[in-house]
Amino acid sequence: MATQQGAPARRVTKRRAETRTRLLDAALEVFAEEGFGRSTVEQVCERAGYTRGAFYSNFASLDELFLEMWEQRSQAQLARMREIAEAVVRADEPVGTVVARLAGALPVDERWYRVSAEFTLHALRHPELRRVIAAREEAIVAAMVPPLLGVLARLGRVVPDPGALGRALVAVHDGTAAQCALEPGNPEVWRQRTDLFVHVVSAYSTKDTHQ
Amino acid sequence: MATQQGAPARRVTKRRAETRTRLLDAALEVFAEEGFGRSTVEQVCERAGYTRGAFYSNFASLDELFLEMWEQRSQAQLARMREIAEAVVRADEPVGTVVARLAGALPVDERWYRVSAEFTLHALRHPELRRVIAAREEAIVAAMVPPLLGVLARLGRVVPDPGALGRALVAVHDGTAAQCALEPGNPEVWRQRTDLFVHVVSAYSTKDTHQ
DNA sequence: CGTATCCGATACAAGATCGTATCGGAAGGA
DNA sequence: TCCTTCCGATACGATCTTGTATCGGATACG
Repeated sequence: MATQQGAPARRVTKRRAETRTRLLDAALEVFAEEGFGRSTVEQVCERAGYTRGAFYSNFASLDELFLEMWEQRSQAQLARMREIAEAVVRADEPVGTVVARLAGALPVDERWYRVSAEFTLHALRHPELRRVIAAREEAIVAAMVPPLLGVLARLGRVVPDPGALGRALVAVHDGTAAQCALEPGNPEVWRQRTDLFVHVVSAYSTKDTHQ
Repeated sequence: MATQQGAPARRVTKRRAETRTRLLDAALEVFAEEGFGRSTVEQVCERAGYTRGAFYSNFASLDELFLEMWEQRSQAQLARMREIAEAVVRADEPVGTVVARLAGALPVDERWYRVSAEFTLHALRHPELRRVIAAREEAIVAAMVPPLLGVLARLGRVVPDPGALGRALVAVHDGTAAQCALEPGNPEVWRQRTDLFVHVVSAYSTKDTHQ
């Protein structure tokens, strides 16, 4: 992680940092509205209140900006999920409630959904990015499944194949996120999403007879 | 459905029809490789073996071409799904097998996955297209759920909320399709996809005690 | 306060992309 | 075969986008 090789470690001015973050923030908005493919350097700069000079002084290309923005947001989101998971694990409630709380708390910001879905597609076209995506899925599973196992254990349930449960939850999350994004105003869709989570968790765990 | 209003019903020459389909086919490939956002009229024409003149003689814009291409492919895919569903419904096998057969037969062409995912994003940015997407989801549910209900009934299972099951299956399909696309060579992922389908169908149906 | 360094604005050239207007040849009917 | 209609190739101007090179003001530091 430390300092990169090559670049003589230019020390980061306050001004520069501010510029970077404003560009990164603007990028999220622009990409969400226009789609990454149709976005231009100019649009991002305009939204951030800079000109292209600032951009090229900070990033080599839109692709690079996209990657960095995605990684920052992913990490922030993951941190939030960890918090939630750990908070939930401390509570002492029935399976349905726990899972519902967990699912309900999962971030489903439409802007972020759009951008992350687009990034997945982007990664599909750039093989060197696939493992970035895979690593993220693994991180999510690693953050969510252990706490979940804990809660389930306390409720007398065992999960024979935690890995499968993890992947299933990710799939359900992605699939239902699309449905929610398409009908933002419809609470029914959100309820069904939670139900599906509960069903899946139940299906992948069984009553522990050895308890 | 008959003839459109406005356009004086230009009769469609063979040559013209051929040109259209070749453009449509080329579009699928180009969009899959480049992403819709980064695709250009020129690229599509080149791939199809035409120049831009042919394109503008047949379509008003890339958006229009995209919509038409998507609708054609969607319809073809839906027809295939209907066939499969009806074939499966005639068989007489346990739940797991039936669902597995159904899931295994679901088309998960990577090219199509990319393009349809991109179309969903596209629709998200163009509200007038949302109902097109919604209609497709309804059509899929309408095609798949009734036969499934039939099989389940014969096996002594009832589905309290068929609508919820339908949406759940669509979500699972979309979510797992992404995972499969990301790891095309990994059969494990496909197995887990099937498992998830089976689990969901089981979870949304119960033993019929009145039989 | 003076100065060296940094950063982002501006100007510029090259190339891409679009949509239209025009034209010659192909297709189809008498 | 002739002739009318249709279709797609070509040429063109306008606009957009990119990346680089340069410059003046801002910033940090002694």
